[in-house]
Amino acid sequence: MSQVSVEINNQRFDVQSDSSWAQVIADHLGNSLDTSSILAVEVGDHRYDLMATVIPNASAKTLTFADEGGLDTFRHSSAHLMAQAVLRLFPDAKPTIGPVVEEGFYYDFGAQPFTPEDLQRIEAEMAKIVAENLPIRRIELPKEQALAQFADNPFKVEMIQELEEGTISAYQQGDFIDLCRGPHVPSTSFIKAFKLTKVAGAYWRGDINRPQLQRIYGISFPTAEELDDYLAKLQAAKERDHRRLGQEMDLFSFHEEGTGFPFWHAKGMVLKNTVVDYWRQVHHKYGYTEIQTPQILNQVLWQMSGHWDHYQKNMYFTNIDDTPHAVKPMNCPGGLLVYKAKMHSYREFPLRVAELGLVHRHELSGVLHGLFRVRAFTQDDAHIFCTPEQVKDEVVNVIRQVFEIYETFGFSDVHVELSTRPEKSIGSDEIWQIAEAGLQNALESQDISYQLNPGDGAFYGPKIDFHIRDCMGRSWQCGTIQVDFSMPERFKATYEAADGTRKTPVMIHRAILGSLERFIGILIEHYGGKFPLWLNPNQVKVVPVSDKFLDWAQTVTDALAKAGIRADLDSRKENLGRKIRDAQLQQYGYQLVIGGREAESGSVSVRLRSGEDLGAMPLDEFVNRVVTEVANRTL
RNA sequence: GCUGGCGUAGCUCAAUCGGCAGAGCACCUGAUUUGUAAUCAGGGGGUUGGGGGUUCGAUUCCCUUCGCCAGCUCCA
Repeated sequence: MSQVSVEINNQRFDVQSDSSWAQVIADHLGNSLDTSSILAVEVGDHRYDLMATVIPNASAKTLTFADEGGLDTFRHSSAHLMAQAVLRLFPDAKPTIGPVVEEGFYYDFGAQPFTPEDLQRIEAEMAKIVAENLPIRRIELPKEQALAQFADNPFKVEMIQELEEGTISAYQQGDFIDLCRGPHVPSTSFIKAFKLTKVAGAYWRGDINRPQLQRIYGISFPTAEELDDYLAKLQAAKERDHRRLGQEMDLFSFHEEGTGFPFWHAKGMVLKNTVVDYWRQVHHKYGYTEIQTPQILNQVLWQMSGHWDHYQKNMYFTNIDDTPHAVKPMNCPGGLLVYKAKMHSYREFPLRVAELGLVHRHELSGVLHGLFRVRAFTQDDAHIFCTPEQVKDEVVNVIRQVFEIYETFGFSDVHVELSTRPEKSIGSDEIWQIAEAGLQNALESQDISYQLNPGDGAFYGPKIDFHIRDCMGRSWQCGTIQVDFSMPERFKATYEAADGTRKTPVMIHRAILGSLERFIGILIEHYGGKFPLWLNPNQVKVVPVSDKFLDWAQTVTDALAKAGIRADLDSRKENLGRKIRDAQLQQYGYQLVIGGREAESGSVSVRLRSGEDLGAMPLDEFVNRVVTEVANRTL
């Protein structure tokens, strides 16, 4: 047997040419590395099974669960494990594909419905297969033979037929064989901890016209601890669910009578109005005016804007005096009518016009989701009319504003994407060039790192998108800046240039929060209902020890209200512990205990939401404290 | 929209095989006058999402409709 030279993790070894990677690792790296955590190896951008024979002169890197390649291998082997269990219990199920996804893995099966109860049986069978410690072997066979092997599975046959001629690989563990590119872990015993999380319908190849399959989702980890951590995280996210907190905190509700339309309750309106008050203040500072355009407008307008052709299926229609009208799904056409209400000069530019526009969009019933996906929402929209040369400075202005606003709400991790001209687009090369350069220069002048998405822009212009990351690490696209050459043209919007000619302005559409409703949903989950004081609908609860002290408690409440603080008096005939508990559950930022000592000295005893007791302080001092905290928007 | 699951008091959830629909919280009344996360006692509250069917009898079984939940880009 000849010797070959291979390199693993930058160490070179001379080994038998028929050695497997696993052997080499065990023989040579066993002392220096936890070999049991190695799942596969990577050579260049190809991954190989540990059991595969070494490639002479190759430079390999070992992969563990911490590497993307290792994680993929592990989760994909988990999908195979699940498919084997499914076939043992449901021999008629037809496995199709079983890829790794961000949240674990799934496997789609044809011709077999599953109930949630089946998942437990499948999990139990998976545990058995793990205990059986079945070796996972790669098999290579000619296409003809592969077709014969999978002849009873039309999905696999279709996939094999689409593959190029030559050898086709499959993996076998015990009685189960699956078509697969690999790699896989060496044995079923590697999959130590797993959980099947949900069943769902999915179409073969994502195509609504093709057969419906049953999908089972699962997640897996090398250790039980990691699985437990993951499940605990899921549970924590569930407890922060804005739909649940919205009900518990009496912020908003949904009703059958208006599917997808949020009803804002008094406490929710406080939240919403607080956001809007702040938003107006910042917009004033950044040189915006504010307008409001109607909810329902003549259909002709929507034909002119192009929405009739491109957005009709998402719009609501109605008649007024036998004339067709539409409920606005966007604010821009209305905004353009306002622009066109008078003559404009280049001297007015840039013209920054904001609108908190309530828009209605028909979303598919299946995608509605609390405040995150609704059919009516308030956009914090604005349209900036300017010359192509002004685009860059305007974008800089918006970018600064975006970061300032996110920062105030406690979002400091912002991800930016720039999308450029798609293949199908309108507008001259020259104007695209100016606009794209404007956006890019704006970002670079502010030292903002961004991801470039070539060809992902809108057909009418390039755009910048802003994503914020919440405390659970989830990313939300909120802000957007879109340069538009099309709409002003369609509406024949003009301005008088310095040379006396009529020109078409560039229109920049932008939103920062995106949808107010969705943004508030994000805030609720980000803070888990524990809002910073300035946002909190429940700022101060005044809690008398008994109703003997109601007089001073009322005086305290009034003084706070006069200072603009949201203070509520708990005048119930309950004991103190009960009143504290209720205030706590309602997430009041401060609870003021009022008893004989306080009444006598004109003070308040201050308890924080955290449970911390600040002791007694004079009423004036407390009022100052909370007024300052609110004014500073302390997080 | 499609697939699957779910729908019982304001909320969270029980109700055996088809046999008188229940609990806790909340609410109301009374007692308790309370010092930092649940005082005690009593009371009211339901067309079991809506409509239809099977049955002597339906929360339970069937059909239909509405709503809610999850998934529906991830390519062997």
